[in-house]
Amino acid sequence: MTDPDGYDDSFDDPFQHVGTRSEPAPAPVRQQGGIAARAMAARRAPDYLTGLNPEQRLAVETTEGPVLVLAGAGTGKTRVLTTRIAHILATGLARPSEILAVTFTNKAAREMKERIAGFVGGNVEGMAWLGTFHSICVKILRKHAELVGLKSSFSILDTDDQIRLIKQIIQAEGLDDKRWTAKAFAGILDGWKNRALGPKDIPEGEARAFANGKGRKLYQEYQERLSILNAADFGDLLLHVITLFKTQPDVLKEYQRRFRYMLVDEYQDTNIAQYLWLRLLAQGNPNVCCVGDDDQSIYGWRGAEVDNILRFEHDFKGAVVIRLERNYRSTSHILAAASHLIAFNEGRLGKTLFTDFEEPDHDLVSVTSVWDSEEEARTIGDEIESLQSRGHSLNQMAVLVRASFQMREFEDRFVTLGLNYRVIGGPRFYERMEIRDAMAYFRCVAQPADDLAFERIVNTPKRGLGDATLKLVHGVARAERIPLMQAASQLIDTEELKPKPRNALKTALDNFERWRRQLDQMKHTELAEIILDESGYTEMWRQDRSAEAPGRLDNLKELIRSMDEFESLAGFLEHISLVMDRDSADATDAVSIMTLHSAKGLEFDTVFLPGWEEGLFPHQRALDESGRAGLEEERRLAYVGITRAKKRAKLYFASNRRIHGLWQSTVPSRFLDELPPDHVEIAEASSNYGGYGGGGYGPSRFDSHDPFDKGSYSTPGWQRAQRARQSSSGFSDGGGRGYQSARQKRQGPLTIEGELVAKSVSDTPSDFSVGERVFHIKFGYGAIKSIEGNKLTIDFEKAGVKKVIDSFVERH
DNA sequence: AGTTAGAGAGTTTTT
DNA sequence: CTCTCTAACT
Repeated sequence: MTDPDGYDDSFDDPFQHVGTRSEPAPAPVRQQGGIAARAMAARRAPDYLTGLNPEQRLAVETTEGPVLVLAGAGTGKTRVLTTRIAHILATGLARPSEILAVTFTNKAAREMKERIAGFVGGNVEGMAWLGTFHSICVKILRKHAELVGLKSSFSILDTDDQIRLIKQIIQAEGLDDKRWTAKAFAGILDGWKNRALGPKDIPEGEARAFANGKGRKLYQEYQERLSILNAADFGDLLLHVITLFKTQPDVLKEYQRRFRYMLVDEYQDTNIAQYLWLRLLAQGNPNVCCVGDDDQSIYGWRGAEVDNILRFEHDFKGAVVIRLERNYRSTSHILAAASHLIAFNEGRLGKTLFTDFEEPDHDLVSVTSVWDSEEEARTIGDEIESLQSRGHSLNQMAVLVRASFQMREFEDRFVTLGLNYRVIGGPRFYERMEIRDAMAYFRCVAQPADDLAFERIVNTPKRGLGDATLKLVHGVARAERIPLMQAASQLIDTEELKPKPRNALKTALDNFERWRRQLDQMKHTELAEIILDESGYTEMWRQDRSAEAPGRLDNLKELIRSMDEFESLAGFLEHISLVMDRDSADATDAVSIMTLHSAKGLEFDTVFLPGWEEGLFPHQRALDESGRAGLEEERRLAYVGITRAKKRAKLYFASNRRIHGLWQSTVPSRFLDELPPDHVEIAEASSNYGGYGGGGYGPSRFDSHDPFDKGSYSTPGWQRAQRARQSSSGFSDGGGRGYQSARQKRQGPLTIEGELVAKSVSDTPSDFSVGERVFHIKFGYGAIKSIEGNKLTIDFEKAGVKKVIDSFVERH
């Protein structure tokens, strides 16, 4: 390997190889092809087929009949999918509009579109049926809405709307909404809809379990409310289409005829409803190609049914199963570690990943023992800086955690070090409060009957319209069976309201009237700005002194910018309810911090995997609630984590971790014992602050490891770990330095601590001056109290007194 | 109607 | 511990 990082030539020639392999791709891929493959290649192979390995090529060329492509991590899954579509188009088997290609996320759909565009040019526009399950369902439903009791203009509830609606229903039933929370019911509802169960279909036991047997009633009420609101939630989008297909055979036939070829990405993530949906379509036409990896099924908890992929051959008669096992991403050590680990799972279809990517100087997978989560963050921070100083790009490094609370410590540490990082995941753009508020304003203008939107912003910003007023409006609306806004306008003509709320309500309604009139007089982006300004919404955030406020204002600007790509406000609203992940094309070099779940599908040269402790990973709750299945899903998560690494996978476990505020000593994860000793090294924590030198976990921990022993609690390794655990907690009771120092540092983990950051502190005097008002991305607004070099002591309005590096604040 | 103290919960996430 | 939500205050 000559180039350590970031070399990605896949953009120059997407046909040459799969994924973003870091080395200049040598010929071996092609040379290794069998005789048959070479014979096939000899026969005037079109450009797009060259460079595929024999299995990939088989998956592309087996166009007729059901095909299951078992694509292991890094084996070129997306490439096969897109090439297959290109192949179908190029050979004239179908026109773009006759191919159904389904993904789970908008991101995946977008990427697929882009890659197909590379093959067939501008023709992607014709791929009308490439999209997420949900967007395709919306498309079908808009056409046939009346057949399932909706109007074509139905609106789509997001999770937030859904919860608020459920809450109203629970209250209307006279139930205690604390004992029976809307959130809990939303979860149960989701489970039912994932299994394609309508109010009548839910098992009696489950119906009884919620709210003293009112589960079914609530479900019915909820669906009734939705139909009055002419709305559908995400689950309904699929369920309505299934109902449509089942009750209208001619409509089903129409789609069966239309879709000559069907492709499903990430098949291991499909739930029962999605499976039924696909089955209905496939009844008329066997050309279904599902691509997935049972070993990467990590969404069982939200309804994904691994069984769908395990049963594929049974469900689709005459199915051909093709395994993609040649990995183009990781070193042989990383693959060996991941493969050995995942082999502990039962009930897999089974694949053996292999690679030619083998060099003597490749790093082993490392396992590092640290004292506590603080040392963990410090060690990883140091290793990142060390790699960076050797010329590695931060973009090629990621910290993958099991649970999001782990992120904080890394953020804190990286802020202290002045290390650029970005957190992936977290609240998505369209889920942010300010975006939802703004959208609610737009919805009120475009859809005057949108009660949920009106409720959301009627008193945001505060305009003196509280519960009392709203109750009156609700009463009128219910009595007259009219939308809230209409009810409100009737109310202000009466004496029911006191002058203050009456005027406030009148002003608000007049505003909406005016904006509605302006709707076709000006550009929708311009109007959007006017709405946010005149409603006082932007002003509200300008007045807000919290650290998030400026970001929220930026987001609002970003929202309006993104509206520009749409024809009209209505067009924008339609799109937005399903797609609202902005592509954060951030050019800066930064380490990524994210959960293992959100790392699926990504790859990095170096991957840091902290927190491999029993109870955290595998997570206790997964074990408690789902038993063996839960453990296996956790193991798949571990597999996903390791296989994200191209060159270096570094695992960590802490002996002590603070959970819910109190310190607990922990036991190394059983997954560590399931790694193959030959490919793993026991590393020392780079910093020795903790007073715990990593002793006790010599390489011997992996001796006489038995891969066929399923109960790893009985392995010698695990028992040694147990003993080590005991001795280390004794150590901490004896006043271990690490424990103490961890405690002290807790008080100001975000501040600069002398020597720890010495290397990132320069002698250049700061150009800030005492007393100046500044803004910090994490702490918000504050005033400078004192300055030493480039270290500033700042009294933050919200966060208190902190020491920070000057480059992390800006004047305000 | 707006502010504040106390309770309660605290994996994982997309549409 | 730390965040969020609700109920009771002012």
